[in-house]
Amino acid sequence: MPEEFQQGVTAKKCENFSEWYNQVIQKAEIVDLRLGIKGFIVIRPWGAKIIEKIYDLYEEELQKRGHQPTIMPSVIPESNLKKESDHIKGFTPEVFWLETPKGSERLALRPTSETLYTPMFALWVRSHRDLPMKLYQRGAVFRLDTKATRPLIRGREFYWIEAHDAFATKEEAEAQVQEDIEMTEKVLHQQLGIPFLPMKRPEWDKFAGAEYTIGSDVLMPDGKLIQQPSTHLMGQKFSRAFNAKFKNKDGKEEFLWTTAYGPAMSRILVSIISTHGDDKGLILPTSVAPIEIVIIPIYTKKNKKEILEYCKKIKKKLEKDHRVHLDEREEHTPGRKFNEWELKGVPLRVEVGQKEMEEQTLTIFIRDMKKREKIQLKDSKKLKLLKREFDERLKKKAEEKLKKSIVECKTKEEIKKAIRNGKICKVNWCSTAKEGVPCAEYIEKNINADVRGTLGNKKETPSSNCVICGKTAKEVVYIGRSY
RNA sequence: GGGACUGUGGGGUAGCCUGGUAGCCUUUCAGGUUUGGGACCUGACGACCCCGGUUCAAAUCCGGGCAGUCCCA
Repeated sequence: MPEEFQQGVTAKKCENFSEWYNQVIQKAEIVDLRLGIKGFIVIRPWGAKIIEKIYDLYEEELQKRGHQPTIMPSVIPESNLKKESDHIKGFTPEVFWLETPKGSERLALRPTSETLYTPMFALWVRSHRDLPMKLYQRGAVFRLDTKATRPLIRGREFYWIEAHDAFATKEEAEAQVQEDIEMTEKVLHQQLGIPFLPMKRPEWDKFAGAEYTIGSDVLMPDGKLIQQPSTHLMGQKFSRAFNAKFKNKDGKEEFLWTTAYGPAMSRILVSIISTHGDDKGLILPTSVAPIEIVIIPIYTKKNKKEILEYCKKIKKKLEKDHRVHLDEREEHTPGRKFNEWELKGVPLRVEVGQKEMEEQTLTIFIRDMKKREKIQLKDSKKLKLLKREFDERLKKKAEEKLKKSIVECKTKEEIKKAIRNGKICKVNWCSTAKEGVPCAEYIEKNINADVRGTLGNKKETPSSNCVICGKTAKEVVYIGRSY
C-alpha cells in the first residue's frame, strides 16, 4: 500500500524518532492532541486503560510494602507551600496560582504534596508506635513549565503516584529510599521490561528541599535519558518546617524523618512506547495490555455464523486466564484488523477460520514476530508460556540496548565522541558535591550533556583521577543527554 | 532562554509568492457485493486557527493572539 494512504505509522523509529513518536501516540489512540491547551493533554481510552494498569501494578507493590492510600486536596495554601525555604525556591517559578475570593489566602495548584502530607504527619503521628507511617495517593500535579512541552514526556499536568513516608530514624528513612528503588525495579524493569539506571543526583540537581534524590534514568531510542520514578530522602527538613514531631521510646520529642517517592504514569507510558515499539506501532508488555489476546474471525458468507459461534467458545475458554477481545466488526476485513491491533500493541492474536475449526487448532501471531510468521497451537494452555516468553524477549532486548549504550570514557575527547554517538558515558569523577560544579559545567557547556549522578543502590570505586580536572576522583558518574 | 517553520472538512495534503470558482487522497455515513494481511461499486456529509487591519474583494497581504513542530543553548 502506498505510504500516503496508510492509516498506520509511516515514520521509522530509528530514523526519525520524534516523528515516529508523534504518529504512534495519536494513531494508536493513546492521546488526542487537538484540544489545544499548552502542556495539557487528552488521554483516550486505550491510553487511559494502559495507565490504569500501571497504576494498579504500582499500588499493589506499595500496599504489599505497607503503604496506605490517601486522597489529598489538589490545592495548597500559600503559607504551607512557603514553609520550607529550599522547596519554595525550587518550585515557585512553576506554580499555578488560583484566583481566590478577596481576603482569603492564595491557593496553589499542587506541584507536589510534601507540604500537604507533612502537616498531616504532625497531626497523625504522636509516638514512635505510630511509625513508620507510609502513605500514598494517585493523582495529578501541576507545574507551569516554561520549557517546550511534549505530549506525555513533559506536560504542565501529569499523573503520578506520590508516596510520602515518615520514620523515627534516618536509617529507616534511607532503607525506604532503597525500597523505593526496589519497587522501580519490580514494576519498571521486571514487569514492564524497562531497564533503568538508579542515579543518585549530584547536589546541584536534587529535588528542591531534599537531602538527596535518586532518579531512575531510562534510555530513549535517540540515546537521550528520561527520568522515571525518583525517590528522595527529605531528612528532617520538612518535619522541622512543619513542626512534625513524635515521642521516642524515652519519651523525648524528635522530628520525623521523611521520604517521598514519585512514579509518573504518563512518563512510564512514554518509556513503554519508546522502548518496545517498532515501525508498525506499539508493543505492549502483557502486564499493561488492555487486551492480551485478540481473536480475529475469518469467515465467508456460508460459514460466518458457525465461525462466530466457535470464536465465542474460544473466547470463553481463554478468558479464564487472559484478557481477551473478539473482534466481531463486520465492516472490516481480517487484514485490516491485523494491522489495527498490531498498531495498538496487542501482544497475541488468535486467527480462527474454517481450517482452525476443523482441525481444532489455534493459529497464533505474536506481536514481535515477523509479518506473516505464525504458530500453530493444539493446546491453549501453552498461551501462558507464550506470553511469558514474549515479555521476557522484550525485557532482554531492552537490557541489551542499555548495556551496549554505556561506554567507559577516560578522556574528554572520548566523552565528546560517545555523546555524539548517543551513548551514556561512565567516568571517574572528582565530586558530585558543590566542588564538582566546575567540572559539571564543563560537560554542560562543551559537550552539551549532563552529569546524571552516581549509582544509587551500589557503590562504584573510581579507578583513576577525575576525567575533567585530573584531581583525585571520589566517584564514578554517568553522563548523558537528557529530556 | 534564543532561533526557524507551520496552522485548509475527522486524518494527510494542493492552492498562498502573483488577492477573485477552495482541488486531491483517506476517513465517516447510507445501500449493495465482500471477508486467510489494510476489499469493491454507487451515492452523501464535511474545512481555510482566533481577533483586528488593508482592499470593491482576503485561505492568500500586514499586525497581534493562541496552538503546534523542529533546531540551538
